[in-house]
Amino acid sequence: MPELPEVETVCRGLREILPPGAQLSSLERSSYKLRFRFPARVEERLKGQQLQSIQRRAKYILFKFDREVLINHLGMTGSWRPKATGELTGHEHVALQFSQQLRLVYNDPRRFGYFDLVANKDLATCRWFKALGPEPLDATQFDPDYLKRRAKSSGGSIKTFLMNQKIVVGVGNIYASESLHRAGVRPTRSPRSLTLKECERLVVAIQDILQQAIQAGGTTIRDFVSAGGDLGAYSTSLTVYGRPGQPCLTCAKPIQSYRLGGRATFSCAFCQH
DNA sequence: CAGCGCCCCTGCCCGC
DNA sequence: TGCGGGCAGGGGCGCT
Repeated sequence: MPELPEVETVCRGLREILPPGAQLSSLERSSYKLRFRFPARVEERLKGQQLQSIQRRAKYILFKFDREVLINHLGMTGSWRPKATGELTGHEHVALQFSQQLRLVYNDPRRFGYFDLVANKDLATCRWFKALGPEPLDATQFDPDYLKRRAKSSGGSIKTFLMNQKIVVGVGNIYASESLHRAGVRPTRSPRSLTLKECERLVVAIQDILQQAIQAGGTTIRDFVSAGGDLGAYSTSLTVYGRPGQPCLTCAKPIQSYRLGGRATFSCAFCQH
């Protein structure tokens, strides 16, 4: 489900629901294991702490409390919705209770999502964060020179390269295909072969597309919902993803689909070189 | 050791 | 209408 625009959309929705300074009164969870073991003694450690902020880093949601950060990755099908009362049912796995009426429930049918809890000071060096690449929307860190430098020494395909969170964070399977199409670069190209000009076009394409997708509240293919219950409207702006055989919106030739690194990939043989 | 499959899950859609 | 196979927005891990 969630790439950078979807996680950003969830964070914005959560901020609208949770007032600053909300105090965690209890944490409830299902007996199911998510992708990884749930961190030990979470409720005991977090109970009574005030929520300072909700932030996004890469595809992670960060619930920053007084002393510790609750880290949540949505996997493929994770979502957060307010649900004031009632038992956890179905695929609901975690509930954060703040006040009588303020309770957020984490739902995740495939259970690829996960949680961790780290001390504030250890966030940058924790196992999830230490190797992450730059944020694509941070122009001071993610620019054509950076991309060219990293691409120069990388094998594989440019699409897999863009989806590698050590190179740049937040780009997943949908936006990788979309960005490569916008930039006119074939997904199968070796990163080594990219010119600086192509890196420039890729950086611009990635930044434009992610920004537009955030504006649209993300992309919903099947599951994605924001914390407010809205579907992502960027689905209607997709140019290649999920459009095999349909005409390219630039040249009208049929969009090709194939697998690259085990993932569905979409491109135009005429527009992308 | 970079890079590639496999696999963790459930649900849905498609073809037979 | 029922059912098996394939596939899904992520990414850690084990193997080569």
